[in-house]
Amino acid sequence: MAGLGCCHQNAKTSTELAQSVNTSASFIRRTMAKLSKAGLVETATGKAGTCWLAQKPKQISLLDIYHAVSAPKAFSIHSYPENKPCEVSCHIKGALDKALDKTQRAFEASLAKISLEDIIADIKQH
Amino acid sequence: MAGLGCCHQNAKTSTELAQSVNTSASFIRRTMAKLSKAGLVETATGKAGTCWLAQKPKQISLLDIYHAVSAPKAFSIHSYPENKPCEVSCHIKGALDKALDKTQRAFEASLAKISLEDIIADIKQH
DNA sequence: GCCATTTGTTACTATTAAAGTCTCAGTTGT
DNA sequence: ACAACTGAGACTTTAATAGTAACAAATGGC
Repeated sequence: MAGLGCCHQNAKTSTELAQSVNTSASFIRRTMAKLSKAGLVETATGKAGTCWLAQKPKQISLLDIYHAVSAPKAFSIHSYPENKPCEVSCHIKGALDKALDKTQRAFEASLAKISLEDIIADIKQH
Repeated sequence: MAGLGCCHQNAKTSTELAQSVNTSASFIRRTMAKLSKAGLVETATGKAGTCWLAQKPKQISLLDIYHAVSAPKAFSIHSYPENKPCEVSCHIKGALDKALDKTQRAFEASLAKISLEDIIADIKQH
């Protein structure tokens, strides 16, 4: 994402983006497909196909990206059969879900406050 | 943890705790060993060995537990060789580290506000 | 129109982290 | 002495993540 909003020309192929962060072009394409569905980037197919930001960096928050790529929750709680005679076993999941919802919200609120522009500014400052 | 602070008798064997949350006694013992090193629980070896809370539930926060079990960061950023001519490749990790430190702190602050007592109260309310 | 190049998508494989299983030494109540 | 725990380590299993590969569809350049 930062690669798209930052460099000299701001449209990139999946191969170029993959090289810059040392991953595979396929992974980039899968990720871009998600970002594209979320309306954060746009893509062009065909020869000279590229990706570019669909919005101004200032308008894209890390929370937008987090949601778009459907990253895992900060915490998750596994399911298991309840041990009936034990009240802890039966209700712990609900209690933790409730508590950790708060934490998840704090986490997301923090991401929402950081925009792609902030990240780019920090990169350029070097 | 909630199992220790909640039920009728509040000292439990690893097997009992494992059954209540449907996991293995070995996993419980490995986890209890970490909690014990962090001073959150105490254990007794030998016949009739058990685990119990080392502090009042009110004094134990979810953050204490999170740190004790050394759970993974809410987010992590992988390392990779830098692509020298690209300023994004070279500086993105630093920029993201900085931004996500904020998020990690928000996350931990939220955990710090929830005590084991809160969780237990929520369980007992049912 | 034809070809080269790139995205979009899927299937399959490799890697890694997390938890499960097993085993045994050390401790301690009975 | 014995039984029943914890503590700890080796090894195995499982699930999530990313890599690899293959191919259809799109499109610019010739």
